[in-house]
Amino acid sequence: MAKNLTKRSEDYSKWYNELVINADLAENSGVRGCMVIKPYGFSIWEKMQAELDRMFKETGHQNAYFPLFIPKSYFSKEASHVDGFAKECAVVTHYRLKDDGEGGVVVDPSAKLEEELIVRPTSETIIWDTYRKWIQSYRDLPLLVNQWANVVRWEMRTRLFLRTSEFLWQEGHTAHATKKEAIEETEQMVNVYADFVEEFMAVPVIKGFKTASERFAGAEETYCIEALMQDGKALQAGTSHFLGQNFAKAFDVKFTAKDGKQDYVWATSWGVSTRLMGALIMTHSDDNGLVLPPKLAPNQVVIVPIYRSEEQFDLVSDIANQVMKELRAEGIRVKFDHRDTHKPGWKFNEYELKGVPVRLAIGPRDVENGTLELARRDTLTKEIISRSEVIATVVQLMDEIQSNLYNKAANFRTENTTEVKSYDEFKEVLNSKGGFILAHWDGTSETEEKIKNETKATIRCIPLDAKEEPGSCMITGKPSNKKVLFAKAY
RNA sequence: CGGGGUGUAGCGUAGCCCGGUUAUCGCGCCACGUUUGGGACGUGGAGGCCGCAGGUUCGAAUCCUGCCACCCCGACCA
Repeated sequence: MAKNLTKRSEDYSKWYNELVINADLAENSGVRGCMVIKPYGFSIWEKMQAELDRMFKETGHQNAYFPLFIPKSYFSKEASHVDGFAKECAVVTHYRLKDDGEGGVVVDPSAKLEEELIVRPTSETIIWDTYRKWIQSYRDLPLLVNQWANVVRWEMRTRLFLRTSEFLWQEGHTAHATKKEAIEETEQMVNVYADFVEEFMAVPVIKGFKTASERFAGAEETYCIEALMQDGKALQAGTSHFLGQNFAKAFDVKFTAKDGKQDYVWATSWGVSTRLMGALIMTHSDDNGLVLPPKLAPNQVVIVPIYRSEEQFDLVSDIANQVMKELRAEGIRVKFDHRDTHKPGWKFNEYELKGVPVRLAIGPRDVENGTLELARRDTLTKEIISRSEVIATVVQLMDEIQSNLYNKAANFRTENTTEVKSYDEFKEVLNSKGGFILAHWDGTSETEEKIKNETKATIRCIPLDAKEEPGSCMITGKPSNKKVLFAKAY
């Protein structure tokens, strides 16, 4: 267990890495940029999964599962999709190993596959190949399917949670009879993502469209949610794509409409990944460790007993057990850490590192006075409260901490969002404080490219709620009717 | 994939340039005792194919070659 976390302000990457490892969330596996998600980290991911899954089902979706392996030929069917993913695919070429005669194994050259299999980087191709068989009539539509899966993208550079070679995610793939309905679905899902991230993760996001160059490979429109991390860099937290009829045409998925005419179906796909864990960590955590919003914390409250003798422990435990029982009756996740192998001070630090929202300590003094010590993780404040008030206080604190975290993050984003008029001002802001920058852009990829090359900032999105205002592009001076959102991004 | 760096006990490290006793130190771990309201202290103890594979040498953690993994910067990206 680390005693000293690198300070957030000193080296953000190092702080992040140490935090992920020391808070027991995940670690490097030593295998090609893949991580091991540890039980504590996974329990947070499971909570996120459960809420998302509920929201998907409430919006009419069903879960299914498609193969991990995709025949190489599937990829050649949608040209832009290939271009987008070909460079980063893991490819299975053989199906057997054999003894090398020296105690090791080698790939058996005689076991070469006729057609190579691609480990899915995303499942559009295999799913659309399947949908061709499932869809004949308008009565088969809409088809609203989600899958929870792992995918592999052979990224050159990896980072725990933010960009691992293998990651866990969900991918929704839907088919619709009309363009309008597909677009509505795309918008609905970006809203579901935004609601989840804001309500449960307490991370404020900006909804918007991607520019053509940032669009998903094969999509006609990509909607996204963008969050701002504490180091002033943006993180794409989720995407929802309107795929038009591109995949339907590539995989020949047609349906017969009411009027007897045949047409290609309209498609969407949408996904969020374990990257959300990175967003959660980088949005709220501090120099003492992880800070978890109550709605996602595996333990919302931890009770730490303080005692010298066994008699004292018994007295303290009685109260702790009662409090735990009463809190659980209120639906609160409580842990009573009665281990005698660690001292109270050690436990205090441990639970701060792990981000438990509320800590209650009970010692002999409290037994005598009818009190408990309550500490909040978000504000790092402590107070003595009476036994009779503890349940109501904690129940109310769950909401208060949840909204406090959101408000803190929202204020940070407001303070770190700057509107600029000129390119000089843009560069100045980018270098001095970073964050989100709103500026007019002429809408061309050339200008976008130029800005990216010169400053490393990219257009994160064209915000959905951008207000119409006449202006001129900060680079070319050409007319622009709304400001777009720039930032350096992960 | 290009540039730079690192790999020594569970973790963090010294030693490497300039080869030569039993590989250094701190944390952690185990035992016993004293402790317990913010990461306790003392005494004793265990734990190493020095990333892996070759090579040079009487002798390699140290020099050479190859490979693997990780970190940073680029390019790529959820």
